[in-house]
Amino acid sequence: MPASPDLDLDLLPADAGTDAATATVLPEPAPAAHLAGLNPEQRAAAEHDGERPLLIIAGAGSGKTNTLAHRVAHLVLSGTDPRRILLLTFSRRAAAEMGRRVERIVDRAVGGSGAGRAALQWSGTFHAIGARLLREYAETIGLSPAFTISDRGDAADLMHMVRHDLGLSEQTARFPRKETCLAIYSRAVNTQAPLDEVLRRHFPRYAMWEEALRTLFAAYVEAKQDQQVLDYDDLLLYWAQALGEPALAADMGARFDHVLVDEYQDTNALQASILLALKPDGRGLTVVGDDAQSIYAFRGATVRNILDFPEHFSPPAARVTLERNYRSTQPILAAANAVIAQAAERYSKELWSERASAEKPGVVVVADEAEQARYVVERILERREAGLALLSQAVLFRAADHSAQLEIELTRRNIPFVKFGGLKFLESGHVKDVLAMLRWLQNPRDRIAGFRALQLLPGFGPKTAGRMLDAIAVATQPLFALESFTPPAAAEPAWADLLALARALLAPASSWPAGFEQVVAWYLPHLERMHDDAAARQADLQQLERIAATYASRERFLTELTLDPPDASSDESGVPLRDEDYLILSTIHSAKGQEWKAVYLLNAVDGCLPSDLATGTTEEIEEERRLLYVAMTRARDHLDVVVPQRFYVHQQPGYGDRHVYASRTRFLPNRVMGNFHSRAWPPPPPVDAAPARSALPAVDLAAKMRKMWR
DNA sequence: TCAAGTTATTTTTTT
DNA sequence: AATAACTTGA
Repeated sequence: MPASPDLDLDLLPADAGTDAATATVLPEPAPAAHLAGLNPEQRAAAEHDGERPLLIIAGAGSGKTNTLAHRVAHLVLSGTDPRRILLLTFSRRAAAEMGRRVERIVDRAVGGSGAGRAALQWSGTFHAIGARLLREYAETIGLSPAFTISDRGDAADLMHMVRHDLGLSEQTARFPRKETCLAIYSRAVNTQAPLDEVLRRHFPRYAMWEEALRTLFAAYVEAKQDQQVLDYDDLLLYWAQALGEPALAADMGARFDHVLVDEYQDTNALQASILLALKPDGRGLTVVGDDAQSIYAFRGATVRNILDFPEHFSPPAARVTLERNYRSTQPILAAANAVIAQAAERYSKELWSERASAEKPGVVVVADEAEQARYVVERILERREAGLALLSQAVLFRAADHSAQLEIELTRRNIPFVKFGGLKFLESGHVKDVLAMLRWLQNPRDRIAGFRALQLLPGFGPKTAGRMLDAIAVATQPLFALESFTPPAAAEPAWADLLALARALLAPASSWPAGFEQVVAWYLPHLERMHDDAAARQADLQQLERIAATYASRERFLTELTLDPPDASSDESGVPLRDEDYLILSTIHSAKGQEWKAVYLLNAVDGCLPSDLATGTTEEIEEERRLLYVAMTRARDHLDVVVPQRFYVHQQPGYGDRHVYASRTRFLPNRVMGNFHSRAWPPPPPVDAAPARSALPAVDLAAKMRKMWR
């Protein structure tokens, strides 16, 4: 690696990177066959030697995944041991997709021998890789190798328990709820910021609780350690702390010749510290991202990670910018560029495309959400008639519940769909109930699971459940403790059923997934007692049963579900088969990295996008703008932005539903509207279309009403 | 004393 | 819709 004469070039805004990258590529020999499909910038990224760290600024649709996959494949084909490549992705889906692509490229290059199969053993999210490494190094860092990972709900329940034990529940003023406590804790951990600063900046209304929260968090950390439980944040935190030990850092870092990170704009301070500890000199380090697509600041991500990356190293990281978009038509791109050009901060690149089209993206004004659902369904069917499969169309929205009306309409019209994001499947009460019982019977000393499971019995409240769990904690055999426990009189009938279930599942001979069915059978009467909509909830349990049956054992099911939960739900007709055609509904967040030929964006209205809940600070509003940009750039050929004018507001203080009028999102001001084809739907009817009513008989309704009370 | 029922409050996006 | 604070009832 020669000392870098282009150092100051690299410190310029990223557009300088294109020149630098192009320049390095110009006097180039014939490329390797497996890289022949790449453009010069992409090839430069794929072939970069790795002596110097590499930053790839990759605009939406610029072939980012493809480039990264080619880089990995190129490394493997140039002799790097695939087991010594670490690929950190943002989601499990992205990791799987990357794995498939690398495999395909490698296989094609070596003549389809299946050699690609061996590629990428270390590919996954920061959290998943962290979990794997921590388990491996558990002994060294004083963790039990059998630690369990608690999901958000479990973590919140534990927080609740600790809070209760500390007596913080009996405060005069309002203490933050358990989810909020966890959110505050999580933010402090992930941004590595002091508590008072986190409170001041993001939770000002709870600033008065700083001391109490500090005590709570200390107790929460102890409780997790007592139970050998790690939450999501711990997977990063323990990993980062382990890397703080130079010997461990050297050992872990030496396992990997190359570390590649996708979606780097959405990583947080903790993740950046992990990366820099693994590869302090940046050798073999590649990060890919797009500052214009940073949409996870709410979870502690900071765009500074990607902006500051080059200067972390000496010499600074090489930079390649991908600005050519292969995805969208030129009019769609022009509209997206116009939207992002309004951003307060200037972004470094302007995407361009050679895909000409006469069709501008549409902005469609409809009366309300019901009309919006009808419009979208009409258009989807129209396009399917024209040969566009449902699978190449998607409906995107800001928040998961925005699609409720559409889901009803789709079900009514028998259109199959799968919904991504915001999924409450594992978070819905009934699913959590069943899983709690299953987990408790798997490990009767699991207080969180037991606490929830026991309170399903009528007559069992927090106190009785606590006493039961105390009895199990000191017993040699959990089953003995259960059998010798005297429940409150009110719980007698339910208690016998529970004992029968416990005997069946605590037995060594308990089989899988039969055990799951037994728990559901036990639960159904309780479900019906507690919920009016038992039938719908039972359908969820059947789906969970199908999922459970795909796991080899109860242990595997319970441990793997936390890090690898099912990430999609569908209408009650069940999960569509793999070869069936179905429509995708997705939150914008979950749509990251994906593309469809036709995209429909719902509720492009102030209050929904930007969300009313995210208009507190300029940064929040800017992030919402980038969300719109991300949504728009998912579209290849057709883009419809729908603007319902009226919203029905439910469950407002006072009686009855009101409606409010909404206006087009502030991110589509008049000066960008030239990039759109704006229209109303349905088209206004002809004026002379007064319906003829004279044929109907007259009815005195008023008289009927009066008669009702006499 | 504890469970169950009632009322007010909160409500996004995800590993 | 779910949670937390509060009230009632056994």
